[in-house]
Amino acid sequence: MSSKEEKERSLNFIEEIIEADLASGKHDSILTRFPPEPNGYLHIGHAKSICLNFGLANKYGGGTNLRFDDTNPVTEDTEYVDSIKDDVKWLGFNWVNEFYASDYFDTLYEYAEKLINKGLAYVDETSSEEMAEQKGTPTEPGKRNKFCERSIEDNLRIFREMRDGKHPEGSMVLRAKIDMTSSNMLMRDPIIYRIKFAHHHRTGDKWCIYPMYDLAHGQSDSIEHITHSVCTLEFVPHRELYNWFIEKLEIFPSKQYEFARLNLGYTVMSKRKLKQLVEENYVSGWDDPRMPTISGLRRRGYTPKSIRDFCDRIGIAKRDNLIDVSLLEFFIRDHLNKISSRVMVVSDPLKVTITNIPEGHVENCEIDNNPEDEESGSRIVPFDRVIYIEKEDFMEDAPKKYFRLKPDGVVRLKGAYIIQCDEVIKDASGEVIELKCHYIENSKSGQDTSGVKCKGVIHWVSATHNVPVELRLYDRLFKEEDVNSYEGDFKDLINENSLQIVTAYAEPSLKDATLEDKFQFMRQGYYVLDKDSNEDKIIFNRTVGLRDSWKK
RNA sequence: UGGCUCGUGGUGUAAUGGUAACACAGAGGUUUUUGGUGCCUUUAUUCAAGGUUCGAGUCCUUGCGAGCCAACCA
Repeated sequence: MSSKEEKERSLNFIEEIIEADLASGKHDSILTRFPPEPNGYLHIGHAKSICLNFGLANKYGGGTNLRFDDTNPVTEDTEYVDSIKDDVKWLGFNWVNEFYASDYFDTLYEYAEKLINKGLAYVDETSSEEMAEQKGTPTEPGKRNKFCERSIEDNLRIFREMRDGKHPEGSMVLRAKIDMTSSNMLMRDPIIYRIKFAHHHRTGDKWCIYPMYDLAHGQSDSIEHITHSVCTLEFVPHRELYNWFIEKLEIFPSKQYEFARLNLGYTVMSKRKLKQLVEENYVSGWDDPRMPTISGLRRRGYTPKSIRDFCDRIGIAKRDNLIDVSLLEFFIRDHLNKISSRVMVVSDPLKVTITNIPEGHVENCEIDNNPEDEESGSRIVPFDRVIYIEKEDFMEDAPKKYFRLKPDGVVRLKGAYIIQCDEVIKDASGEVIELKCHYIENSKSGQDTSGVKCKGVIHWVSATHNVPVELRLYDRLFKEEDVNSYEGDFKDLINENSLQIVTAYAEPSLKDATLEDKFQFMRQGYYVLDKDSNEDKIIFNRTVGLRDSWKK
């Protein structure tokens, strides 16, 4: 996007708030944070949040902290920490600090004692079932139990015993003392510390009590002096609590703002569901090219720029949304069109013998790598007597508008000659198995003086000088666009045919492709070299097909 | 039958009381040695009903609809 366009683009509601805060002198600079929990891989919904948080900081001259929200040791793991860092970097963003909520466990513990000392927190020994019952429902107020009357001294003593491992898991919790009749369920004396005898990926076995999200997140924001703490809409009811803790603890007043999370058609955007797809082997892993994860999109052949452009386009608002996949596809086509080399690959071969080329004769054809990029140069593609073309590029009974090859018809072989079809050879079942053609003299690409007019141009590959490759063709993971609103098990909607593997024949230049190299297979689509490739087998993932406006 | 958030083309996002704009998708045309790309054209009485106003997508009232909230998850 040009800076002019950026200037003209209207502000989203968070930018408006920031500009007002800067203008009023409330803040001199801003600090945001991206706060993933390391319990899964990042997906494109996180990309939206990353682009927002880092984008805001870039735009207004502030910074962004990467902070791992690691307060639940039983679900979290360093594998996820590493993948998250890789993904954020790959997307093109740099954080000013790498922090962990667990860095603040000591402070958070002190905050809890402070609340106890202010008479604003108490140890509750009620069972979780009973506690749920006492909590009431959205339409009925909750009730306090006897434990809330405990003295400050007793609360302090028992809370310390909890910390020291004197009480078994699940036997008691620390709750904030707020309002059991609040219409906001989160204000009904929320649990803020629980006992977990679990090994933490960073603090090891130092703690056996861990703070809950509401005590940890806002306080971490405050400790870091985050000015604008941006999260998704499901945290709206938490804002009241967020502000309550900051007020009662008398600490730096970070402010929380909420925007609508990204929903994309034909996929799911919940870590729980994505994890299920991985663990139950519906996909090959978190980076399966069908997954909406950053690593999956990367392996699929998406570029960081295409994802950033997409996130920029979908905007930031508070309304629930379901983005059309075609928008994502538009941005990757847009980028790949400009940067990828064109190559020829035949995936469903039909043998064509060009009868007026002598056997053993090989002609080198020079073909531009990318008509969209003058700097991209050219390459040599060998052309000889026997070639393969795509089966669908020949039709015996072709409609008038079909301008590829037909009996007695002509077609241009991209970068080579015009050929004319003389004979159609079929097998016993009547299927076309070979074409005999002749090439038109003086019709070579770039030096055509033949005067022969032909509208069609097709891709081809030499039958002797080619390299077999495996193509992995992906389709959408789910059969329904709106997976979220399906009432039953989301797995019912899985598209069983989301992966198709075919063998294809590529021009020789593809032998030199390396990991993540991106190509346009002419007239077919964009492909990327997959990491499963080895010396014996070259594997390409189809990123996305080319637009196809041809209809019979 | 509580509270909160939100309703603008098929999908998103704008319009900050003054001609409903932009992108994607769809349709049509044009260019093209990729049926790709590019270029052009085209698609809305803003959830409903009242009200305020010279003027309402925007403000007010009342409905209606959607999402979220009752984990020792984040």
